[in-house]
Amino acid sequence: MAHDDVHPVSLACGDCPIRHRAVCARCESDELDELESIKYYRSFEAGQTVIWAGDKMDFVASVVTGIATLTQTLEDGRTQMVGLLLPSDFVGRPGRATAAYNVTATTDILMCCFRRKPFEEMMERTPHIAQRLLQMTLDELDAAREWMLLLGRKTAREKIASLLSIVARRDASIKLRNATGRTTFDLPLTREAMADYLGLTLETVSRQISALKRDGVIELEGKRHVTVPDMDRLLIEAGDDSDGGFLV
Amino acid sequence: MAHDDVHPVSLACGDCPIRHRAVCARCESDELDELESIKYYRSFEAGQTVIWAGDKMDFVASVVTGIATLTQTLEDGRTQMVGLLLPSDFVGRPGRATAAYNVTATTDILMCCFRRKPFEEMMERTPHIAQRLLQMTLDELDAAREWMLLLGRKTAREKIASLLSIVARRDASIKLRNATGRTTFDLPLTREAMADYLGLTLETVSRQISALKRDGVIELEGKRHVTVPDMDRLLIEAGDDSDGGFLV
DNA sequence: AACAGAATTTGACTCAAATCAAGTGGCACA
DNA sequence: TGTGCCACTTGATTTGAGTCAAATTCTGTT
Repeated sequence: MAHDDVHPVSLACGDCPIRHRAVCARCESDELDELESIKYYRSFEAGQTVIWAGDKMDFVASVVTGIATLTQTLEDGRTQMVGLLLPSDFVGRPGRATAAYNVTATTDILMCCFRRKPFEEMMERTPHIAQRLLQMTLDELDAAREWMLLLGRKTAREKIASLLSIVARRDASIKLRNATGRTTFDLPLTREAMADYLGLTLETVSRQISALKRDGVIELEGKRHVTVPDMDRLLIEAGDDSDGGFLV
Repeated sequence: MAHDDVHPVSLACGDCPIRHRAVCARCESDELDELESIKYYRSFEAGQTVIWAGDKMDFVASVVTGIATLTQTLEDGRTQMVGLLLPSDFVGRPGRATAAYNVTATTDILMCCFRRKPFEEMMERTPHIAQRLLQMTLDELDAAREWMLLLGRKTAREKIASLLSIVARRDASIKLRNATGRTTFDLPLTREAMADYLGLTLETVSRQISALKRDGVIELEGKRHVTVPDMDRLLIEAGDDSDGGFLV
């Protein structure tokens, strides 16, 4: 069992590309075996719905690769994204039988699922799983609250700049950063998904991206590939001097 | 040790008016003794700041009586409320030394505090505390996400109706409901605090409350005492057919 | 290379909420 | 009984983002 390549935040384990630190850190083989026995993989194509709000959900899961979103809707169709699930993020709630949100794959994704009941039983017996989940949930709560500030008080331009800096920041942690200080990445979301995330319309998203481009804050190749010549400038546009470390 | 009057959601314990179910449910006296030894009370007057974002915070706490708020601000002063703390709600984060938000008393409050370091150590040894905190944090996350939908997609009128129905609902659980189906309660927030919660200006809050009054959705005595003749009507105005059970 | 369909951009116009600016009303305190 | 303050209301006006309606660009397919 390779313990070197433990992923910092996942609950996945065993031969997952991503490992379960909570288990590995104090590894006991029977725990690993048990997690193995209740684990299975599911993959979804871009655009597919993983689960609808209100549906029965008899598993909890960890995103292995790809990007998924959590959304809520009002009856008249207005929709708001309430979470962006990146590799290693956790979905589902121990102790709850039905999904609270729509979960949709925005890229092709692979999820590592654990059958809920046995997972819950295991959590009862294995304290550090609950402790690890608590840390992860508190982080998500912080991210949600940061997002509330964005939704309630930022202008459209600030919202776009915030989203770009979040994507840039998390991409930068994976890709190499150019020596010139320029940052470059691909947007993993359509304009509509961005709008749903930011509480805007897709037209406004498009206009503000155009405006940021016109003003030299970003450069675009095609519709999705973005390069940021000066990250500090973008962070100023985002409106918060904070390190922008939320939501990742 | 009276176990009958256990409060459903608190971590407070011992001779607190509110008891700690996570402990009491599987009560062991040494745990109770230990919680007692790291516990102390603090009270604040309406309007006082409990702690500023960024300040050192060497305790976690549970609200015993009164109402407090969590807020975030942008440099230019725009502020967004990100949490409303009602009796039994938990503040602070195990493992974090500084406050992430401003905590302000909006009414006189009494808080039951636990010194953070010993609390964390106790949490390590007492699994059901972490499990209980996990449940509470997941509930808060759900409430935050419900609020994101409100901030991102609801109209001013819907926002006001949503806030009123939340306050009504949680007040109704304490006070008796009038046999005629009329619900009555006091607003625990100023117009400005409501605005900060809803991502509006205080003028818009005032106008929308006037409009709801004009349309007979609510009645007002003075500025703060509200009666709702028909709760279903208010829920329809709030825009979601859901039971509105969030945030309480 | 041409086409179909989707994603995106852009334009003209509207409208909900913000802003700016007086008000009013209630309450504490002299 | 006044007076000053604060919370709140209301009005006039502006404005940022939404809506509706074409274009345009991109993608994959035949």
